[in-house]
Amino acid sequence: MSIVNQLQLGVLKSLTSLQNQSFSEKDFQINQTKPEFEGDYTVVLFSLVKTLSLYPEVIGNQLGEKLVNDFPEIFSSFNIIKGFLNLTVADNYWIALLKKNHADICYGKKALTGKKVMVEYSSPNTNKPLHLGHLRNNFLGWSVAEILKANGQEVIKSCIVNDRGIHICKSMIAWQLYANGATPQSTHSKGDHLVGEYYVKFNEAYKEQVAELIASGKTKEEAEKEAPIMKATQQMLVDWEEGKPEVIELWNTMNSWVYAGFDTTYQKIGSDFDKTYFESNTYLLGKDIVQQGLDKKVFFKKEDGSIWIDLTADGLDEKIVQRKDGTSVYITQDIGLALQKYEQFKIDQSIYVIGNEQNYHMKVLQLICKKLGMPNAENIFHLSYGMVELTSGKMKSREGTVVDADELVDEMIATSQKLTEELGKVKDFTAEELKDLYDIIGLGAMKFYLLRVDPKKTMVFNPEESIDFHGFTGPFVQYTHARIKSILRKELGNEEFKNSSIELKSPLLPLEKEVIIQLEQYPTALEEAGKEHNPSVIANYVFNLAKTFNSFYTEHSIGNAETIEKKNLRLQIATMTANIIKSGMQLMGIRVPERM
RNA sequence: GACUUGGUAGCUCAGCUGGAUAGAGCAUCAGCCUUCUAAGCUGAGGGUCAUUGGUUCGAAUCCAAUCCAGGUCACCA
Repeated sequence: MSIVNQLQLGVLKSLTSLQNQSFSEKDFQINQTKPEFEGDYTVVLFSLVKTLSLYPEVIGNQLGEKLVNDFPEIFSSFNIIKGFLNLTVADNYWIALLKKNHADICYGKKALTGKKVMVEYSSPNTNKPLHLGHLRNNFLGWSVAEILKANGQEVIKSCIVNDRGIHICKSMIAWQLYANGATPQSTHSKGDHLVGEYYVKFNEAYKEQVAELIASGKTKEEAEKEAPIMKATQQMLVDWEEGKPEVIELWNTMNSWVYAGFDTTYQKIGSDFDKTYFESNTYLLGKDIVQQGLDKKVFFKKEDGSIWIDLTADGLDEKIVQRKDGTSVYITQDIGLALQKYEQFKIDQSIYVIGNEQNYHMKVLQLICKKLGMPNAENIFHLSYGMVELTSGKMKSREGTVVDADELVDEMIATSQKLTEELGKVKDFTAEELKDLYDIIGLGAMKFYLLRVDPKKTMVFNPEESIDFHGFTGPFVQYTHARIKSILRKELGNEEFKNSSIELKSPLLPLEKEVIIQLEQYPTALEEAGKEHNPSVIANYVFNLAKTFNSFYTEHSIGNAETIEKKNLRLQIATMTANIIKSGMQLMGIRVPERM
């Protein structure tokens, strides 16, 4: 149990016995004591003043004395300033905590709870390569999955590949028209990039055709409908749904190029999946449900044959679920897949890592599932994250104004190589070790950069400035780890550390204590990150821990500590810090080097 | 227009279940490498927490209104 929880219970118990009435956690507040005051944790007494009609000093004195008396192993002393009761935690409490947990590489992780969740993330379209926004999605999804695992949940990582639909046909048509049979082999390009080029080309051609039609006197709407390239694309979608062999063949070919490209990228960035769904397999499943929905009268058919659901009673609009030509829309297959996931895996929760531009869509999806009486409807959770914007505005694949994922990754790794070479600290590394180190640092910088921000918030990326390697960054944390490891390599063979008993003759120094206090908070941070589905909690925690440790490190020598007891104490602090940094970074998919 | 999310230092972001003098990184300036890795440490300057009003012992945090910005309201996904 965390120190804050123990304190909370202690105050509750003491208050009850002192005042002969019952209290709840909401009647008072516990904070970490501000550095300018003496003490470690603070009970804010103001809210009790009214209910008890006693002066804060009186309540504080009673409470402080009782806590120190009843829990001598936790609290050593207290002081009261205004309405704040500041409690000092006994050094022995911290030392016992260190002794018990410093070598535990699973510190903070929970035992299995039996809860089973699916995290769906990444979900690429096979008409274009991954960009910076997809990276945020991938890192988030992966990290949230790991964080939930650490919180004792069984997690299935899944991915739905959007491999069919009008947008896929756009790339295919443009390739047919303009590519002259170009392949990844013939152009020496990555398959996803090649296909993406033709997606951009489609939109250019489409724009031109529309402009021409408008010039010849058509309205904008007419022009958009009648542009030949769009008509051809729509026909291709119908042909695809009918299984026309040459369309299917082209589709298979181009998709296989894209998959080869994606595999390379996924491997590089460390995305993995336990289950991959293909929309081409799931969209028909949705059609059955549309039929059932019609029978149940949840859906209705319009005169032209299209099928709809009326959500106006819920404050939303009417929503189409099947086109008049019988083809599916996006939401159709989502309904089918939601049910299939539930039936296949018996999951307690289904998490969708999808951008906040789809908030409305996800709301509709959940509502439709509820109306259909599907058992999984309540378990759908949309982990809605903000877009990554450039300083110049939004990224748009259609217009090619995106920060390409592969390029950015390469750039990050190249920068880490350049910096490492400039510092020249690892000259004895083999070529392989160096390559691995550049990956660790470059990817670490990038993942940390994208994960340190609250997922819900839109974030801004400035392509002019490269991602930093100093300060609040992945490499900063990695560096702290490498420095600790360097010390431990030197000292750990030592017998005196193995048979460590830390009988302290002098009190803990402020910086020693500060690090230990933060170490103690890791399980709380982990829990909060899980509850909020928010890796940035971990990023912030791990950065602050590293920062505090660095201050401690420059101020106090570990190897040449004043006494053998101090040395043991500090080695334990260092060991535990390294373990937690490693563990926390791992939850974000960031590796930490032994040396850098 | 309706719904929705946000507005905190020059920039990027924490803090938001109300508590002590609002934090961090970058950038700027000034220091620290014969002692465990300087990708580090110490310090300085930098703020009308969008605005106005309300709630109260106390508001960046809660409530209301206004202004500004993003998103959605597609037979795109």
